[in-house]
Parts: sequence; C-alpha cells; structure tokens
Amino acid sequence: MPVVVNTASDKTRHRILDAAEDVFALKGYHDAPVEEIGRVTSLSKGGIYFHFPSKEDLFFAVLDRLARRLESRVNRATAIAPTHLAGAEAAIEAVVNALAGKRKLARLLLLQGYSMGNSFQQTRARIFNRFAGMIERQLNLAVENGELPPVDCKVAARIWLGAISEILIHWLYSEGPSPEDTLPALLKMFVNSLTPAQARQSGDG
Amino acid sequence: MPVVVNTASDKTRHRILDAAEDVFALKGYHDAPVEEIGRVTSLSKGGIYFHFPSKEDLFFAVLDRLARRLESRVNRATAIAPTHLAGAEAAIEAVVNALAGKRKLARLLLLQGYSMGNSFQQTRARIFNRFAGMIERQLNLAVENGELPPVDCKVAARIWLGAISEILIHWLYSEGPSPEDTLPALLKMFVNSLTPAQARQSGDG
DNA sequence: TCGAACAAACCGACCGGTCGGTCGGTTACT
DNA sequence: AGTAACCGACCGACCGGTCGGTTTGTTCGA
Repeated sequence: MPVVVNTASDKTRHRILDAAEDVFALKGYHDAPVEEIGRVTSLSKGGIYFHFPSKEDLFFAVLDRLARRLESRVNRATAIAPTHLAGAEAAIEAVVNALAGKRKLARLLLLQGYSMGNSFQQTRARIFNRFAGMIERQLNLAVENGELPPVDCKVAARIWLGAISEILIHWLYSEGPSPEDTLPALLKMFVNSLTPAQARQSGDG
Repeated sequence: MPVVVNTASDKTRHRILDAAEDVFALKGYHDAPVEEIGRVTSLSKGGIYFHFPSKEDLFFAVLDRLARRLESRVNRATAIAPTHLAGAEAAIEAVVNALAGKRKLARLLLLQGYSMGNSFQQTRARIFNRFAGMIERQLNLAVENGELPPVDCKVAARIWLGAISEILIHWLYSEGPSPEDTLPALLKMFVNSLTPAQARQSGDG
C-alpha cells in the first residue's frame, strides 16, 4: 500500500510541475501565463486547473519541491561530515554546488518568486529560515562541542546564508566564473569569521 | 545660473517621486497602479505621464535617487574613517544604519523592484555592484596599506554585501529587533573573516 | 491695465491587450 | 454507465498608455 494514490494523475501532476519549473524559472511568476505551462505539457489551461487550484498554488508547489530536494541534499552532506564545523561548511558547499550548475533552479529559487508580489515573501522567508536553521544547528553543535568559541550562531547563519545568496545572484547576472570557484575563498572566510583573529586574545568579555 | 531649469515643473516632479517612493515601497512595482501615485499627488494619470514617459522610468528614477542618497552617505562615512579597514566597516555600518530605521526604503531597495520582472535585474545589479565596489575599494586600500593580509577583496565585498542584504531582508519579514543590534556581531565577524584565524599560521601559499 | 495669444501643465475617458479563472461539454478509461 | 481527466471558448477585471480637450500661467503689444 504505497503512498501513491493515482498513478495516471500523479504522473501528469509531475509533468506539470516540471514544465512550471522551466517556465517560471525563465520568465518569472508574473510573466509566465498558465497557458504557456499548458503548451509545454501539451495540456490545456483547464487541464492545468484540474490539477492545481490556482497559479499561486502551482508556483508554491514548484518551490516546495525544489526546496525539499535541496534540503535533503544538504542533510546528506552534513551527515557525513567529520565535525560539526565541517558540517556547516558542507551545508554551504552543498547549496552552492547544487545551484552552481543549474542557473535555471537558482533563478527560480532566488529571484523569480518576487514578481508574485508581497504574498511571496512569507514563502521566501520560510525557505530561507529553514536553510539558516540548518546552518545554525551545525554551528550550535560545533560551539557545544568546543570546536568553536561562543559565537552568535543565529546571526552567523543568517550572514552566511546571505553571502551564498548574493554570490549566486551575482553569478546569475554576470556571466562570470562559476560560484564553485569562489567556494574556497568563501569557506576560508566563513571559518575565519567564527574564530578569533590573530591579533586579539581569546577573552570575549 | 543654477542648474534648476523650471521651478514649478521640478517641484511637481519631486512630489511625484516622493509619492512613488511610498507607493512602490508599500505595494511593489507590479501591484502599484500609476493612478494610485496620482491619487497621492492629487494628480491624474495623465499628469504623471506628462512628467515621466513610462511607469518603468518612474520606478528607476525613484531607485536612482535613493541609491544616490545612500551612496553619498556611505562616502561621507568612509571619508572620516581613520584607517581603510575602518572605512570598510564604516561603509557597512552606514548602509545598515541608513536603512535600519526606514523599513519603507529598505523594502523598496531590497525587494519591491523584483516584481517588475527580468528587466529590473540589470538595475539591481548596477546598484549592488556600486555598493560592492565601494567596499571592495576600501579593502584593496587596506591590503595595500598593510592593514590586512592579502585577501580576495572582490569576493569579500560581495559576501558582506550579501550578508548586509540578508540581515536587512530578514528584519523586514520578521518583527525582530533592529539590525543595528546585530551590527556589532556582524562587524566582528567581518573583520575576523579577513584576518587569519588563531590556529592557522600566517603563510598563505 | 487689459486681454489676446501662446504654451506649459494637467485632466480623465477611453483603448487595447493580457491573463487568471470558469464551466459546459467532450474524450478516455474501467 | 459512470467517472476521472481534459478541452478551450469565454468572462471579467485590471492596468499601462494615449489623446483631445481644459485650465493655468506667461508674454507682449496696444
């Protein structure tokens, strides 16, 4: 008794999600008519609306699927890391690597939702909070484990999530080198930012 | 012979820019009808279009004005900094302080443009590049001056711009404390990220 | 001082096009 | 025969931009 309820319908659902991913990534939410997703799936607008109650729902479904995939990829990466600090690094690396090769997905996740207007922003917040939480958790464990001095893990996680995001967005605009190339420098700064500088002593009072 | 060409018309232009700033910040580009800007200015749609050729042009004019103001504020902050590294810190601090008290402007600069669609993205890139360049310049000077070891200033600037941006965006969503409160932690990590960690020796080969 | 003449500023009804969503009807499967 | 899946013409609302016309301000000659 698998979770799958209806094979035929589910298959179409996935076809729609795949097509919507492409179209939304290319055009953005607002500039992507539902009919175009229909064209790609060889389905009519009515056919799409048979499977999804609204365009917004469809978009959120696409985003959720993408975020879930990314999340499990990050979880796999952190799980095999030797230390918690390495886990945090692995989390960052996993996100960058997952999106570095795929402009389409990066555009979708980082940019194209905004055109939906203000109603998108809680979804954006939810997704980003989840990823920030994943980094934060690793950092907290690292601190507890004595791998790191006490640091504000919440702020640190947010900062480095922002760093990743901006590196990726900048890469999307400029036709520069892959963000994977900047990964070493990024990770070095990441670790440095969490450990006291050479010139300062270790007291933090 | 001042630069001002026409006092009456210029005054209206500024009134429109002010109103557009409010409306765009609140609703986002796409969800802000030109008529509403007219309502705020007590002008008709035609009146708006007498001063600006298109909605897009109006929006860009608003953004440019805001970015220019912010930029000069950053320049003033860096100019009085005792060292170049302090200048970089001052630049970051200036951006955060300028936007921390003004949700409206932060929303406008960091979020509401995206709803315009893909044509916004070069403008976003231009503005962000300018700010990244300002940080990068300070860092380069600091390195040349021996205040910092050799670091990839381009990447560092981009990272910390992203960090600021994400901190601000997160604050916009969550009703949390002012980003000015996280500024000390942020700046500490900023400086640390640029200086070698305690445990590592200074060789970078 | 007046008012004719001209232009700048402004008005708002209207056009044209888009697009999300609906629904009565049709097809395919069981 | 019945139902799930699908079709596509159509509706209604929205909105950027236009344009003929009106108001307001300025200039200048009588």
